[in-house]
Amino acid sequence: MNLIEELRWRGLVQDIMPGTEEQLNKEMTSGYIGFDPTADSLHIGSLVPIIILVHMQKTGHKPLALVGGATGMVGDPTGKSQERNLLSEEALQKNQEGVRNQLMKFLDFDTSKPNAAEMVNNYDWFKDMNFLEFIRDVGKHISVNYMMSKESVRKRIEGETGISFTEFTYQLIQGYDFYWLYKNKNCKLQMGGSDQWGNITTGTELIRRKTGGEAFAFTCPLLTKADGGKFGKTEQGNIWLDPEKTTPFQFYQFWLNAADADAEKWIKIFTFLPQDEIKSLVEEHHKDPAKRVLQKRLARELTIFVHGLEEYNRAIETTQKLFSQQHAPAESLTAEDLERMEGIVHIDYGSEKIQGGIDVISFLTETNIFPSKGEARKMIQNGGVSINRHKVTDVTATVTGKQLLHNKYLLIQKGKKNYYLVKAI
RNA sequence: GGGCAGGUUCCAGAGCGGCCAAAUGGGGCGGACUGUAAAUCCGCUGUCUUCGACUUCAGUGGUUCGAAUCCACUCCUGCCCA
Repeated sequence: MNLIEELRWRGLVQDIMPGTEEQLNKEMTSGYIGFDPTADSLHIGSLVPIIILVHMQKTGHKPLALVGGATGMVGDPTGKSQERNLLSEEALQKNQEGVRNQLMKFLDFDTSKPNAAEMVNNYDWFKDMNFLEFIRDVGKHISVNYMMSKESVRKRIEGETGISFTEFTYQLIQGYDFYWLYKNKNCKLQMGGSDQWGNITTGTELIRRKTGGEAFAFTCPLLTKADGGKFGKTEQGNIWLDPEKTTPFQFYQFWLNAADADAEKWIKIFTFLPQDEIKSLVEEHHKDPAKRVLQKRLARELTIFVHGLEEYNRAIETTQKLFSQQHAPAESLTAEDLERMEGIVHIDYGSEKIQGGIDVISFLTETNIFPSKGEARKMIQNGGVSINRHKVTDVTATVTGKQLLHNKYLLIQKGKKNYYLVKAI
C-alpha cells in the first residue's frame, strides 16, 4: 500500500493537493511537518503528525520534523480568537529543546539510510534574516489580498479582537519555511492539521512564484471527541508525552477511557496495526463493548509507543490494583504496592499530627488534596472522599494513627479516579 | 488626534443605588446509573471558625446611611472618522 492509501484508510487525509499522490509514487519524497514549541513537551495532539511522519518513513519517504523556533516567536493566528502572548526567548529556547528531544524518539535518524529522518529548526534560517530582506524577497510575492482571504486572518479581521501585524505575517513565515526547505532540502511536501491548510498553501504559492516549481501538501482532519470535548484534554489538563508531566499510568488511562465511537476511529489513527487485525478487533468489540477490547489495545499500543513496554506493564499493574480490585480492602495492598503505584500523587505529611488526631477537613486541605476547606467540606457532603476505600461520611470525623496502613500510609480517593497516597513521616 | 461602545466571578453573558457573592448558559468537579464509557438525572462551583462573617465586579479617588450599579480621572480593548 502506498502512503496516501494507507493514510486514507486510517482516516488521516482531509485535503490533498492534486498531484501529491503521483509525486509520492514517483520517487522518494521529503516531506515536513512543523511542531510549535509552545510548551516544553509535546502533548498527544502532536501524536498524529508524528505518526504521519512515521508512516512516511515506513513507506520509504524522508520525514523532516521542523521545530518552530521562529514561528513560535510570532504566534499562529489560526483558530485563535485572541492575539497570543509572546513567549520569552528563554522559554522558547527551553521548549525547543524539549520538543526536539521528544521527536528524536519516534523517528529513525540513522544517517546511513537514504530516508533518514531529519530535524530542522526554522530559527536557523530566520535568525539572520533582516526585515528589509524579508519584505523584498518574500513579501513582494504575496499580495495582501491573498493573505487577507485566508480564513484565519479573515475571522480575526471580522471578529472583535482584530489582528496584529505580527500574527498577520505568520503565514509568510511559515510559507517561507516551506520555500527554504524546498530549496535547501529538496522538500516537496508539507503536511499538517487541516487548520493549517491556509498556511500551507501560502507556502506552495510562494514556491511557485519564486521558483516556478511545484510543491505538494495534504492535511489530516482535526481530531474531535464523540462527546464534543477537546481532544487530548481531561480534568487534569493536557495529556503530555513527557512522563514527568503526565505519568505513563495517566497516559494509559486516557486511552482506556476513550468512548466507544472514538476508540474505533483512534485505533486506526494512532496504531500501526494492520488492516485485518483492526477489523477483527472492531468486530470483537461490537460483540461485547463492555470488555473494551479496543480501548485496551489502543492504550497498550500507545503506551508502549510513547513510554515503552516496561512503563506499560507498570501502568497495567497499577490499573488492576486500583480499579479491578476496586472493592478489595485497602489493607490488602502491601506497602510495596502502595509505594510503587504510579498514578497516585504522593504526599508526605507530619506523622505526629496524624498520631495526635486531626479533623478530616484540615487534613485534606493541609495535604493540598483540596485547595480550600469549603471545597473539602462540600466534597465530603457529596460523598466524594474516601480514606482507605471507606467513604468519609462525617465532616467532623477525625483522622488518627489507627487508620494508617502498615503504620505509615493513608490512601485517599477524591472522586472515583483521583488517588493520593499520604505518607506519615 | 476626534467620536462611539465596552472592561463583571474559569469562559460567554445578565446585572433597577439597598432583596448581589452577583441571573442564565457553557465548562469544571462530585454523586446515582454503568463498562474506570456514552446518554440521563441530582448536587457543588469566592474564602472562612458556614448561625453568620469576610474579600471581589479594570485602577484610583469621590457622592451617599449604603455602590458592580452614580461622578471624576487613569489604564486597557474594539469600532468609526482623521
